Amino acid sequence: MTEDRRAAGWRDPADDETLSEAFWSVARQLRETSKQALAPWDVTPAQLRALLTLGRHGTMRLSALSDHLHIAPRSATEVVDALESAGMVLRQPDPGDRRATLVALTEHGTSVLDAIRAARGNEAERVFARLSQADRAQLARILRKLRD
Amino acid sequence: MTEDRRAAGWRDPADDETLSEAFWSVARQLRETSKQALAPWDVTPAQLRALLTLGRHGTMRLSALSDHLHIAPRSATEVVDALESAGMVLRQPDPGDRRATLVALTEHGTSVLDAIRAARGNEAERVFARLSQADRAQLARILRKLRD
DNA sequence: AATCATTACTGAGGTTACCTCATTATGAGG
DNA sequence: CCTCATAATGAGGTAACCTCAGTAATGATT
Repeated sequence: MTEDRRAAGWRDPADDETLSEAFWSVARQLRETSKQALAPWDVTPAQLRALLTLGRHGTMRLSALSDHLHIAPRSATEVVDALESAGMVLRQPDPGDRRATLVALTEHGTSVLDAIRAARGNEAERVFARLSQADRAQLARILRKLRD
Repeated sequence: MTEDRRAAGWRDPADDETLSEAFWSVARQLRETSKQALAPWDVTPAQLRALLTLGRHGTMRLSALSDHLHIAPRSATEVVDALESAGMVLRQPDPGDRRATLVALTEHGTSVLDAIRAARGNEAERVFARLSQADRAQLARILRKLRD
């Protein structure tokens, strides 16, 4: 686990990196990878996050979606706008509260989501798949700690 | 209320999380924390990264800075523009190559950097400081792996 | 010395993914 | 019924990136 340090050796040795720098470096890479992987479907990473959430939890209010995504309601509106104009989700009035709108996956949205999953289009996850099982577990544990 | 929950880092227990989601969640938190901590100095996180790099490695070409920051040269131009107009860095011609410009910290830049460090303004790092030494080492190791 | 590709930076313009604030419509409690 | 809270959205903004094209200087080749 330490021997790749001298083998690869492409990293600037004078660059004593802080954790946040390393973190952002990975973040950038992740975004890039996932953006490219999603290009065939014309779906951005943020949109995929929304699709995944809808796929996992089903139709929900826009505000519920924004909670799941940890973004402001106004930002969820934007994501939904994009997905709706691409025909992947549908806005419906909430029968129980006429202020609210329900966001539902359309057939097309479902099939795009399936296609992305089938093509392992969620490349961001694949980046993590390169880690050993143990490392993934460690990372998950540490990230959870950081978030609290 | 929605915003309080988000601010408090509230987590949906039903949200079975993938690694990339956890990762982005931490990323968002990191950015927010660090943005707020830097507000008193009118310095953005990206600008701080540049200041830190200059502080660590001294005067360098703009392209060298962009290498250190892992961003496109054009993006470094922007960061330097902002720092220069705030009087924190200075552009100088490179005596050895008249195409190049050297970017140097000014006195003001140095003192702002010192002040930020003194006030532990680099809150992003403090987020990581909450981890145990062992966890930080694990994280650093795993991030390094991810980046290759 | 003249040409030509290459390099260092920057102007122009774009994108993503967020944000806040104000507004409109609706709902709920006194 | 009146007020206050809530759901979504219009308007407008930001940070931090990007690409592509252009200019100036350099270095290598004729």
